[in-house]
Amino acid sequence: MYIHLDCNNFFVSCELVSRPELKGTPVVVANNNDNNGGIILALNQEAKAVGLKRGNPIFQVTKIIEQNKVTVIDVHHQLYRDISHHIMDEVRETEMVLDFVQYSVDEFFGMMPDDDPVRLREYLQRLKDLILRKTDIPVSCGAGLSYTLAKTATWFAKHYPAYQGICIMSGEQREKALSMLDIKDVWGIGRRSFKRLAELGIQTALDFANRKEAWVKRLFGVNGVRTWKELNGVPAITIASHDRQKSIMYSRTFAHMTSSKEVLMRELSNYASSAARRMREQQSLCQTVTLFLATNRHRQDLAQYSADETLRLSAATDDSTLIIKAVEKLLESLFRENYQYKQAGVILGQLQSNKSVQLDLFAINDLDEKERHKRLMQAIDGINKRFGKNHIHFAIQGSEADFSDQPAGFMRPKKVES
DNA sequence: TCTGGGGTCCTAGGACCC
DNA sequence: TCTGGGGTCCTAGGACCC
Repeated sequence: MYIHLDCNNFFVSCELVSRPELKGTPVVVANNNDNNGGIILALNQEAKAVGLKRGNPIFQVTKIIEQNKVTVIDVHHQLYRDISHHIMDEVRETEMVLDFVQYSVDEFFGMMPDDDPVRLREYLQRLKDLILRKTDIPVSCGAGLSYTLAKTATWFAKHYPAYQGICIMSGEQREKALSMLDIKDVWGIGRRSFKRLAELGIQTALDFANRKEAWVKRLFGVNGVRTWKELNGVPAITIASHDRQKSIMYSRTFAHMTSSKEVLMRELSNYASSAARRMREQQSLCQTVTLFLATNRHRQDLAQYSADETLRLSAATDDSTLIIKAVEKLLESLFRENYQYKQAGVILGQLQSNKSVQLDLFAINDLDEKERHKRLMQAIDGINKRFGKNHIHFAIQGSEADFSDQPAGFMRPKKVES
C-alpha cells in the first residue's frame, strides 16, 4: 500500500508553534500584511468557520476579520522551510517509512508492505504521533493502492472528522470513495480539465475512472491517463526525489510600485543574492539566470508591461558576483521607462551538482581565480550564518535599511530578529 | 504536372501541483 | 490604497541535421 502524510494548515500550524496561545482562535497567514495588501495564503479551521477562504484579498474581508477577531500573521517562508526540514529529518531518522519521498514542503509519500487495515492504522497513528510530539505539527494521513489513491484517502481523513486524521482506502472501498469524490478534488485535475469534464458530464472521480483509456488519452493526454490508471488502483506516477531542485526562484510583489531602474536593480540584486545562497546550501550550480518584470495587472488604468529573459552562462556557477552581473545585464535589456513596476524576480535554472563541473573553455586558465571566488562565497556565507542574514553583502544590494527580508516593500527598516 | 522522409534539440507556453 | 511565491512536467512548433 502507498501511504501519504500531509500537514494540517501547514503555514498556520508553523506559526502556532511559537504562539500557542492563539490555538483555538481564528488565525490566517497573509503576505504583505503590514501594508494592508496581500491575500490569505493559509488559514486554520476556526478561520474557515467564519467564512474566510484561501486566496481572499485582505482588503475584501477586513470586516470579517475585525468582527471575528481573526489574527492575521505575516508569512515567513524560511520558517516553514526550516520546520519542513525538521519534520522530514525526524521521519527519515525513524526509518519507519519505506521508499520515503518528499513531495512538497508539507507532505510526503511512502510504502507499506502490508495491506492489513488494522496494522496500517496503527502504523500511521505512530507516525502521526511522532511528528506531533517532535515538531508540534498535526498531520493527516492516508493509504491506498497508488499515490493518487493514498492522497485521496488523506483528503477523506481531512474532510471527515470521524476518521480522526487517518483513512485507509482498501481495494473494496475504492469505488464507493471515488463515487463520493468530486472530480475537481482529484489530484491531477486542475481548473481547465475540470471545466472540460463538467461539459462532458463527468462529475465524480468514479465517472472519470470508468471511462475507456483511449477516451482519456485523446482528451487529456498522457497525464490524464496516469491519473486515470492511478484512480483505478494501477500505480502510474513516479515522484521525483525532492532533494535537489532544478530551479530556484526568488520573486516579490512590491508593496509600492516603482519606475526606477536603480530601485529595481537593488531589489533584484538582493533576490539574486538570496537565491544564490540557497543554491550553495544545496550544493548546486546554475547554468542559466532568468529575470522577469511586471506591472500591476490589476490596475487597468495603468500601462501594462511584462517581460522575461534568460541568460545562459558560459559555465555553471554559484558565484553571487557573476549572478548579480547577469541580472544587471538582463535588467538593462528588459527595463522600459515610464512603467510602474509591481513585481520582479530572479530564477536560477538548469541547476546541477557542484561535484562535477563543466569548465568554461575560455576560463580554463583561471582556476586560481575560480578558487578565490569560491573562498569568497564561503566566507560570505559563513559570516552571514554567524552574524545574521545580509550582515555582509554586495554594495549594489543597498544599505542595510533597504533590505526587505520579509515580503516586499521598498525602504522598509530591516526587522531585527534576536 | 511534379518539390521527401526521417531525425534531434530547443524553447515558449500551458497545465498542473503546493 | 490593497490581489502570492514557489515548483514540475508535457507538448507543439521551429530550427537544424542528413
